[in-house]
Amino acid sequence: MAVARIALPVAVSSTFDYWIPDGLALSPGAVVRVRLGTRAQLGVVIEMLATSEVARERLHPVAAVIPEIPGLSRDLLELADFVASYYQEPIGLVVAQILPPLGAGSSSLRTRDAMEVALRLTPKGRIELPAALRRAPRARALFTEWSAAQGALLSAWQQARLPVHLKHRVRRWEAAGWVEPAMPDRESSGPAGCVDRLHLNSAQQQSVDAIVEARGRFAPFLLEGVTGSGKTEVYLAAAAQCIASGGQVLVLVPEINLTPQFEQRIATAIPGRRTVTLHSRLSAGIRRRNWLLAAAGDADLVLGTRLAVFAPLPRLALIIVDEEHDPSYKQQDGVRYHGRDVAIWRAKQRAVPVVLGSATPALESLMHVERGRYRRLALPFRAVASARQPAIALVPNRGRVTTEGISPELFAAIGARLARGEQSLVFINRRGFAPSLFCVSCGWRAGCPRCSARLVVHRDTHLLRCHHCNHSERIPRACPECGNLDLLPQGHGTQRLEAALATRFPNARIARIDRDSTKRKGSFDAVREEVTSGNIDILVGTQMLAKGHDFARLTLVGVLGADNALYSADFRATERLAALLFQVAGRAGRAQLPGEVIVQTDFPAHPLYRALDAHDYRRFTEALFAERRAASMPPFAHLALLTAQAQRRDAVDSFLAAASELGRGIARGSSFAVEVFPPVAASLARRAGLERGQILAHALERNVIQRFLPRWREAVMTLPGRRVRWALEVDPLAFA
DNA sequence: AGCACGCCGACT
DNA sequence: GTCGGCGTGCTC
Repeated sequence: MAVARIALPVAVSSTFDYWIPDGLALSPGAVVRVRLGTRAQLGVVIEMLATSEVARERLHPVAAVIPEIPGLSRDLLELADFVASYYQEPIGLVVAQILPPLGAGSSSLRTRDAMEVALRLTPKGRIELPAALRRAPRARALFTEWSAAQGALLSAWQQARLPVHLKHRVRRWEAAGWVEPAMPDRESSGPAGCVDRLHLNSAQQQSVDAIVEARGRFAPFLLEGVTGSGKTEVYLAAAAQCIASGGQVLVLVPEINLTPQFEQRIATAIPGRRTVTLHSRLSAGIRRRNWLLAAAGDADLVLGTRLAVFAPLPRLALIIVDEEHDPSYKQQDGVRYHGRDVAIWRAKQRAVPVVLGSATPALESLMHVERGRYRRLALPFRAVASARQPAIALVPNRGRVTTEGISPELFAAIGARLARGEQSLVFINRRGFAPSLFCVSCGWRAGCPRCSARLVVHRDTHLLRCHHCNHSERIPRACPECGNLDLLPQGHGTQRLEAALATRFPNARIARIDRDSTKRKGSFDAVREEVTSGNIDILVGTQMLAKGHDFARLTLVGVLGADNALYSADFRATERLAALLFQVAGRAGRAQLPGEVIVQTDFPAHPLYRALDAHDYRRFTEALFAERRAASMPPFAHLALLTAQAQRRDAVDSFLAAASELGRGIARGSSFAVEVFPPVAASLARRAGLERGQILAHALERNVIQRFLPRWREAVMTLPGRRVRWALEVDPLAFA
């Protein structure tokens, strides 16, 4: 009896076998519907077998093959296999990440059938949401069906097979921003691949040549270019050439916010080519449409966040990872993969060049260059010849008269920019008004009831908010401990800075950018637009501002509160701060106007600030390398982190103690050179009412820890669960 | 992840 | 005496 081995989106590392009914054509990669327990599930055929080890009477049949999407290609199945085994994740969950959204309701037979009804109507051009769907009981299901129907409508729209009244409906969707405007036909939109629209300097041209020369083989490049040196032009020129010779290009960016401006530059530089985006904020219908365009080879360029690394790309010719050092490439929940690292594996698998670009490369990438595994491409100068490196000023806080934490130097510099009609950016990595509320009389501080953290004062909403669990409460009028009325907001956040600047410069137009101010969709773009068109004088914000945005009239960057990272328990904190400072410094004076950077710090002699002052990132990384080597930390070692959480502290502690002991036993017994450390409480020991703890496993060799991890994970799985939720994270970015 | 099975407190 | 709480474990 022919059997299909199927990966299902459940948190079990094994696959499930199903028998194949006569006449059902099936091959590996096919997306199928099967029964699992009591409900229907979508799954992907991993392999075909003549027989199963599972008793025949326990096997169910494969219910159907899903026709809407082509099966996963062989290379995507291999990719899934690699990600599952490297990151110790269940194959079914990895496969679920790779598949496009098939409608959230796909797990239930009833909504699935309903969706098929909606889709079956397409070829006739008579598309309506079935009345039954409109009255679907659950709002979520309705939304799912709605987006599925949208997808169907849109594909018909693109094939110009819609009756007039439905065309109007799609136009309304486009106008309302619910769907992306239909893409131009490739033929109808001008000459393709106009590389010569990009004016490259010689360093850029050399980089492009090196990348293009490497076509057709695995060749990792580290494109190291100071901010403003024109990395994007290199990406675009290389991409244009790869596309011109019939390839597809994958471009990864760290943040959704960065996709629109990138898209625009692509459209200008490579006209007449189809670019599709893939990121989590797209509706299910659009994401599926774009995935299908990539799979069919109709999209020439796929631009997206880390999840786009799983896009199907039959003609893949080049992968680009912009801002490769950015920690957002690491997924922190679910399947915990690193987008950049998966991209490199994929480039190797498909034998294509991969370009990692950054002004502040990750130590891992620098080490690969050092060891000759990556080729370094350098863009040492700013692309606009007249744009000079900004002047750096390090001004102390301590022993100074500051106003709301802003030094006289910074105030004066902002004032000068206002007088000249130039723009300033003040950066502080804390949102809210003040990071804590303090009673001057008894020393009480507002703490989160569910986390071991302080509550943050948000003055605009008159709330105290926990930034870890979102708990919020009204700001108390008096101290709950002693009744004292004198409660002091302590420390500074973006809101407080904004207020202080508004007081000092009442006529200045000030905009604040942080997670609170940009919650609404599109608001970030709106502010960026305002800044570009000169309607903003002072920008206040968090690290959101540091990344990849180019403002021509911005000539001053002020940095507050940077020293905090220097005390952090997180071993990567100073590396991240360095990347951030070099990035924000790069925001100043990008075009014709000279820039200035003012960093308020009490440790001007710290190697990081010295390096910043000298505009020499590599000088700082030399110091970091020495530190990491001495401590045997990445990139000189490989780590895995077992995290656990539970209601009760003792449950966490005893679970982790047992897990740690098991790990040591395995390492000893099989003479793996792996060190398993004793459990420690997480730096945020309690979060959202759950006690947290962790164990670090450490090895000098990647393959050693890789061989150790599956055995450890299996052993830990046998531990009595006792209400402990745990996860194993490979290559963790942070722990403490 | 769901969803059922299973063993302990407030209702007809 | 049941209804139902969610804690635990299985799904080919």
